[in-house]
This record gives sequence, C-alpha cells and structure tokens, in this order.
Amino acid sequence: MTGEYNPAAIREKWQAYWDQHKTFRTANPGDAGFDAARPKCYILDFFPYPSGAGLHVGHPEGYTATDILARYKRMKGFNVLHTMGWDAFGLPAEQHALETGQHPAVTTTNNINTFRRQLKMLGFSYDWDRELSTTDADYYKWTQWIFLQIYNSWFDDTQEKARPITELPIPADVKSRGEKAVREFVDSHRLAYLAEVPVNWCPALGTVLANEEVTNEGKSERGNHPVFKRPLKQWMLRITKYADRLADELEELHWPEAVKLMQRNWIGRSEGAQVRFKLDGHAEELEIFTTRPDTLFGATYMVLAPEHPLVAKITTPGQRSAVTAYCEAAINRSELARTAETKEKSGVFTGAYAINPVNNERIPVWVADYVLIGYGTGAIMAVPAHDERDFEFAMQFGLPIRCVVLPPDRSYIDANHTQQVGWSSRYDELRDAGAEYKEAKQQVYDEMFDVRLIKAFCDEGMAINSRPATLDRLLPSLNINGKKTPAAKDQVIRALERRGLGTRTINYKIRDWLFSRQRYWGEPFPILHGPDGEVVALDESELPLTLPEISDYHPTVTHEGNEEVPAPPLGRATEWVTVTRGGKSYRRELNTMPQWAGSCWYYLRFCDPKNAMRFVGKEAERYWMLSKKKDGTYHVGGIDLYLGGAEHAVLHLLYARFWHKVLYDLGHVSTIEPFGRLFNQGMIRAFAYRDSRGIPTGYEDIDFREDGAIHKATGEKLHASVEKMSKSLKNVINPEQVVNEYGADSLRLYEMFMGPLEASKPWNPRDVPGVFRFLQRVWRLLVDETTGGLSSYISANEPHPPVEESHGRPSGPPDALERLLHKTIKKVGEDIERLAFNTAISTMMEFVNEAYRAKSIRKDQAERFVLVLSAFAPFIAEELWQRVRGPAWKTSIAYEQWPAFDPKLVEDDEVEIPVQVNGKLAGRLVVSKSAPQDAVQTAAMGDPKVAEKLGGKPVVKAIYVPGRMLNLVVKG
RNA sequence: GCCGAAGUGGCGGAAUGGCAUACGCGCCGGUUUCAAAAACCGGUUCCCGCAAGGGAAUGGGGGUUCGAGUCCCCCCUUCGGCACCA
Repeated sequence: MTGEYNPAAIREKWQAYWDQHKTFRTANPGDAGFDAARPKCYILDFFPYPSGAGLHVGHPEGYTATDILARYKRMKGFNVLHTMGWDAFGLPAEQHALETGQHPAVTTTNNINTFRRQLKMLGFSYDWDRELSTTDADYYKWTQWIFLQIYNSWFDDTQEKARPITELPIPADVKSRGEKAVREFVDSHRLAYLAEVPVNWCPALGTVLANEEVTNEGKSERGNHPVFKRPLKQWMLRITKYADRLADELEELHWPEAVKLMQRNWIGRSEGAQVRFKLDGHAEELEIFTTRPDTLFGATYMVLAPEHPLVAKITTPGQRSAVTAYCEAAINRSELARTAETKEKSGVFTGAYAINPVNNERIPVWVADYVLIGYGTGAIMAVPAHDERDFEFAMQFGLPIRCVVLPPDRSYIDANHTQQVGWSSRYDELRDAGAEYKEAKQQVYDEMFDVRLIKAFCDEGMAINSRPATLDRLLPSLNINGKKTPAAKDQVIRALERRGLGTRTINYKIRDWLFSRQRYWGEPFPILHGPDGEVVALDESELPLTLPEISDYHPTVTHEGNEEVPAPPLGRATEWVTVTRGGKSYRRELNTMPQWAGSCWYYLRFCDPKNAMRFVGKEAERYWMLSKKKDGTYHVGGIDLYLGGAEHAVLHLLYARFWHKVLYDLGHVSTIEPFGRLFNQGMIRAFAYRDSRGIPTGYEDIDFREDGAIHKATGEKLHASVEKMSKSLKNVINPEQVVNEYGADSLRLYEMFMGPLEASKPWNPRDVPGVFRFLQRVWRLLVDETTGGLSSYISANEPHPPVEESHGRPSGPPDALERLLHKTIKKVGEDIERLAFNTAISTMMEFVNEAYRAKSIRKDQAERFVLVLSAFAPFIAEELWQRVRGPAWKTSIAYEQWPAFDPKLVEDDEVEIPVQVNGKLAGRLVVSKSAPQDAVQTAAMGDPKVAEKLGGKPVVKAIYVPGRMLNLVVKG
C-alpha cells in the first residue's frame, strides 16, 4: 500500500481482518472470554427483508447510526450485542416463484448473500456468528413453538395475564355436556383460535390478496382484476385481551411520543356505556354503545349496520324491499369502498321504532352503512346535535336535531332561530322574583333551551334539555340539567346500571389479529385437523414442521356451487398433508403464518441463536434483556436501543410486544416489554428531475450547471423536487456505487452528516465529496503521501508517551489544540449518546481544520483523535491507528479505550461575551469567567460603542449571566 | 376531516430563553503551476455604501420576557399517520 488515501484497499484489508479474527464475536455468559464485570448494551436494527434489489441508501442510515453507538459503547467498556439477520419469508419471493418457477428458498438465499456482502462492505460491527434468517428451519422451529405456547394458553381476566390452557377452569354445566362440549369450551378460550373470516380472493390472479393489495375500487392492485370476499377459516390471535396492557405499558418506554400515540390510537380504547333500547312491538332489545351517555336525551333516531342481525327481524313489510336492496348493496361493497366514500351518507328507514329508556320517546330505527358491524354492538343511538356523522345524516334525511349540551361559544349557534340563550338574565329575573340561589339556577337549567345548532357540537359542555318529562315514574334521579359533561356521563351510567338498562363499558378499535395467510412461503402451522373437526396441535418434539416441496405455488381452487373457493398452495403437497395417527387420518393445516410472525421474536433469538434446546437460553436472555436503570431498578424493556423506520410504528412493534407479553406471562422471558428505547430514523429522499411534460430524467442524463439542471440531450431545463426514491422517478441512489466511488467510510459519514437522524432529508450527490475531502484531510494530517510514513505535521520532537498513557487519559501540555481536542472528545461522546451524529462530525471537522491551521499535531493527540473517529469511519481509523502505532501494532482499534477528557481543559477561563443595551447587541467584551458583575459592567461601560448606545442615560438594570452575556437596561 | 412532526442563507443544516446562520456544499478571491486539476489559505445571510458603517431577516400576525429561531395564542404551507371506531 502506498502513501495515498486508498479507501478501497483499506476497506478490503480490514474487512478481511475483522472476518478472520472474528473481531466482533460477542461472548455470552458462560462462554470463554466473557467478562461479567462489564455492563451490557443491546443495540438492534430493524432487520431487513432481503429484497432482490439489494441494499438501498435508507438501510445504511440506521445501520450506521447503531454501529457508531455500538463501537462507542464497546470502547466505553460495555459488552455490546449487535446483530443482523433476515426477515426472509414473504410475498416478493413467492411472487417471483409464481412467475419463474424458481423455488423461493433459492431466491431468498441469493438475496441474502447479496445483502450480507453489501453490509460487510460498510464495516458494520455485527457479530456475524449470530446471523439468522426467519426461513431457517432451526429458527422457525421456535416460531412454531411460540405459536404453540400461544395456542396452549388462555387469558385469565381476573389476573389479567395468559395462563396455560391446562389451568382453565371448566364450568360444571359444560363438563356435564360431554367431551365435545369441553373441547369447544377450551378451544374458544385459547389465545389462538379459528374463525370464519372474509379474505380477498382474486380469481384472475389465482391468489388471495392482502388488504393493502386491493384498491379502493375493490380491484387488485396488480392488473386491476376484480376481487371478491370469500369466507375462509382463519387463525386469529387474541391480541384484544392485551389491549389495556399494550396501551398502559407504553408509559414507561423511552419511545418517541408520536409512536406511542399512534399505538394508543390504534388500540383505540374508549370508555362509555352499553345501553339497551326496547323496540316497539318486538321482544328483542336493541343494544348500543356510546361514549356520550350524557347525550341520551338528544337521541332522535337509531342506526343499525347493514349486517346487523336485527335488521331482518324489525323491518316492516312496507320497507322490506328497500331495506333488503340497501343492505345487499352495502354488504357486497368492499370495506374500503364503503369507507372511502365519505362525501354522502346513505341509509334507509326500517319502519321500526325504538323506545328511549330515559324519556320513553319513540324514535325511528334506520339502517346505514356509516355504522360498522365490527365496532361496539354494530348499532348506535344517533345524537345529531353532538356527533358530526349523525348531524350530517340527520340534515340529509330531515331528522330532528335536539341540542342537549350547551356549547360554550356562539359559533355553533344559529342566532336567527335561537330564542333562549340569554340565561344569565333569566337567572337574575328569577332571583329578583325571590328564588333561592340554587333554585334559580336549577330553574334556568330546567327550562327548555330552544338552541338551533349550525354544526355538531362534540366537545364537553353543560347539559340542557336533559330531564325526563315525567320524573317520578321513570328515572327520578336522572335530571342532569346544568351538569358538566363528565359528571353528567357518570350520573347517567349509574342511573342506567341501577335500573338494569345499561352498563359501563370499554370498547377498543383494535381487532384480533388475523394470523393466517393462504401462501406457500411462510411458517407452516404445527396443527392437525381431525376427521370430526377436532383440532390437534403437534407436540414440541415434532418441531420443526418443515415446508414441503411443491411444484406449483398457486392456490388450489375448489367449487362450491357457483362459487370458487380458494385453498392454500400447500394443499398440493398431498403426501405431506395427510397424517395418520392412532388409526385416524388427519389433515395438516394448509395456511402459513404471516411475515410478522418471524419478526416478532428475532431479538430474543439473537441472544442465543444456536441454542438447540430452547428458543433462547434462560441465562443469555436474562443477561442481554434485563437493563438496570441508574437507580438500580430494572427497566421495563430490555433492548437498549431499537432503531428503524417509522413505517413499523404500529403493527410490527405492537405484534412483537404482544408476543413478548404472552411469553412473559408464561414465564419464558424476564421483561414485560421487549424494546426499552426506540428510535425512528427519517426517510432519505432524493431530488427528482422532471421535464415540462413531467417525465423524470435520470442523473446520468443531466448536466448540473450553475443555473440549474439541464437535460444533456435536449438542453431543456429540468424541474427539481425532493421525492421518495423510486425506480420510476429515476432518483434511486445505489450505496454500492457510492462505496466504489468514495469508499465505505465516506458513505457512512455522509449518511450521518446529512442532518438529524430522525429527520427526513434529501440525498445530494454533490455533498458526498465534502465528507470524502474531510477523510482525505485527516489522512494527510497523519500520513505522508509520498512515503506512507508519518506526516511532517506530526511533531517528532515530543516524547512519545507509553501506550497505556497515550490514550484513555490526557497527556501533554494544555496548548490550544490540546484544549480543543478535549472539547472535541467531550462533544463527540455526548453527541453519540444523544444520536446527534451530524453535529459530532462537524465537531471533528473543526478539530481537523484547527490542526491544519496549527500546522502541527502531537502524536498522542493524533492517536486520540483517531480513536474518536474510529466509531464513525472504522476502516480509515484502523489503518491510521496501525500506522501511527507502528508496524508492530497488530490488533484492532475496536476494543481500545475511548479517550478521556479533562473537564478543566474543556472550560476556558477567558471568554468573549456580548454586551447588550436593551437586549440589542452593542459590543463584545473579553472577560474572565470568574470576574464579578460590577467589574464586567465597568469594563462594558468603558467600551466606546457601548457608551454611544447608552447615550449617557443611567443604567436602570443590568442582567449578567456569568461567562455568557451582559444586558444593560436604560430608560427611553 | 382528525392526530402528529416540521418551516432558519443559493442548498443540506447548527444554535441548555442569552453573539442567529457552526459544519459541509456551492460560489468568489489568493497561494502554488507553463497551464489546469488537486491541494492549501481567506471571503461569502440579504439590502444601502468605495469604505468605515448602517438597516433588515429564523413561514405570517399577536403576546410573555431585560432578552424569543427557541415559550404561549391565532393563521399559512409542507410532510407523515388515521380515516365514518359512535
């Protein structure tokens, strides 16, 4: 190797070195070389789906950030667990198989090899011995095992936790009905259960689509073919039982508030009441859920979802044909199509009437598709005055709108039609007439307010018009007039409960998790179906249940009457499918698990990836997952940093938390949460250049001139905009190309230098040379380019301190550069801890600029600087370290100690401070930090510029922040 | 529509309530060179001015404060999430 900075040669040399020496192999408790005295740090990236396209510049953004932190923590003496693996089951490989016939396993292996090669180029300090793929039978054996744990559990509502199914108490009456009844009872309590659920069947593509693959018009995203809902038996996981814990236990986590909020919204806990309405002329009652029981007096009609079972029963003959037509149309429209059309409400009157339990009013019952069957009871009481949807519907169909909550401001009220809102004058009138304070107040509230609203008022306010007409007979305690919303709610609920008309209830938006896919490339379920519909789980000893080979990855189709009924492709593996046991013939479950399954627990397997006896060894799990807080108590979640894109803010993180909690309840893991600290990196976007017709142009066809981007061939000036990278916009940046041009260290540095990690930011190819230049400057500061020896900047006359003193502690006299180095070490360390890598890099740049200005740097200073740099740019740092240390030096820089700084050298005693007059800058002053205020003030007044600004007026007040600024306040 | 994040030079961005524009890109000038590139040194928010200097500016408007890019209220724009969840 010559003296010039040659990133490619350096990269190859050190990549091979790290591989050969297994530099980043991490020992587990009990392994040789494990040092129990060191604290642990588990730093994890969202592992990638190894797509055929290879690495994208978005991947190395997060991976570089975690790598810097991992390297820093290692140098700070931590045992660092930093790992990488592959979320390799999933759709694209299967689709590729459908198109080419190539086995998904082959595609997957190839893609993984590409990803691994590309990641290794970037110098990430992963322990590659822990690499895993969700598609390895050794791995998915345990995914299946966890499924069995879930299947073999039930949720004990009193203890609020999962327990083994064997501990489920069987009621005597169930027992008495025989074995089948017991089995059904048990099955209906399992955390994994079978249910009939509609799936998206696309006959033209011959496949079942995920909801995301279906357009709003109910067509397939690929090909625009029609998609039909077909009910299929599906595995469901009872995540709803964990709704409260999933919401409440977010509290303690060090996560972005936005993500916590998104999860809470997804869970959608809402408190309210279930209320039963009698139906006029029917024995059945209509049960509804409402979060605003205080508005019960404002209910002017009821609405049933089209799928509601009561619709058929209560519809009067006169309305029957209209209602039937409406319901059929609504049910056949996809859910997406139904919710997409938010513009106009639709609905039909059933002809039936319900009785409002609080005032005996007879109100019409409608059917409308704005009420969803899946939420609450699938029926509502409509309070148009205080619900926007009901308001809109009532306006459209001319239904009455009765205001029962007085809005605190007039913007809601139609002044032309409102007679009585001047209630304070009415109060005075009553008091003048001799009424007691309380009486007068109540009298005002009890008088009917004729308030006409111009829009729905949905916030809290004061209840009005809310008293039964005949107080005594119905609900004597139910006059809520004058009550504020929360108190009114509470009073209504308690009154309803006393009368047996309703109950306090909590509802959630979150649904049970649809856990099966009609796909080939996923984990097979360890489940057998018996001849009489009995479901049997495989024994743990029969795992893994491996995927059989099949030649055609399309689903199979059977016909039931005119209808096509799809079945998963695994049905083609006829030998695999049938299992004989105890003389009985069983069929294997043909569905496979969704891609989420494998990613739900990989962080646990990384703790102990080779364990053949358990999904993770107990000791390894405890060591890596239990994090102590500063106060000695344990953190609720074990992973010290989990970093990835915001696109997984809800589902992946929620599903993984759910599995983790089940495993915790069953005693398999030691923390209630998996990810103590979460961080989302921002998206990297890129400039796209379009011509006047809007057609994108690739960078290679553009001439970047000072006056703008010009199309090379046509000479047309192109319009630039920042967009998500995509093939069609021709703005995709390939990281491998950047590595070839500038080296891996430059790529890493640029990714971090672009801006704050969490911000979305544009990739600008013109900025990459900037960080490359910085690395070259570092190189030339230390290395003589012609000889390859140490540069002339490195002062030779200084004695070279012994190894153990040269880093890890300050040495040498505190000259200006030494002071700056201490500041740099402090600032970079702090910035790494708060993941502010962009400012850390600026700080290093400033140090190098200053060293050039000084034209000299001591060898020990150079060494300490290289240590700091090594977390960011490990290849160049290894090489420089070796060169500075001399040819005898043979070990990696990765386990050297992070240099220390002296707090005394970080603080300057002489500082320049601004002097302000009335808050405006008037001048600057160099002062000693310890100088008393009056000395500083006297010096400031002596400054001619300051004196001029003061204009001879007396200083009425002076604010001095020692060492920061002085502000002189004068009158006028 | 609702919820969340963000708006600072030509560009990416920096700034515990205390000198706005660090660092980098680009641009301008200088050194070096036969010349160019590279490298090194210096300059570069905008407006007026030859200059010294002066004025304005952190999306817009108001407020709190000795002092606001930062805190509070209203509005505008962009991005992200949810989308009839009663």
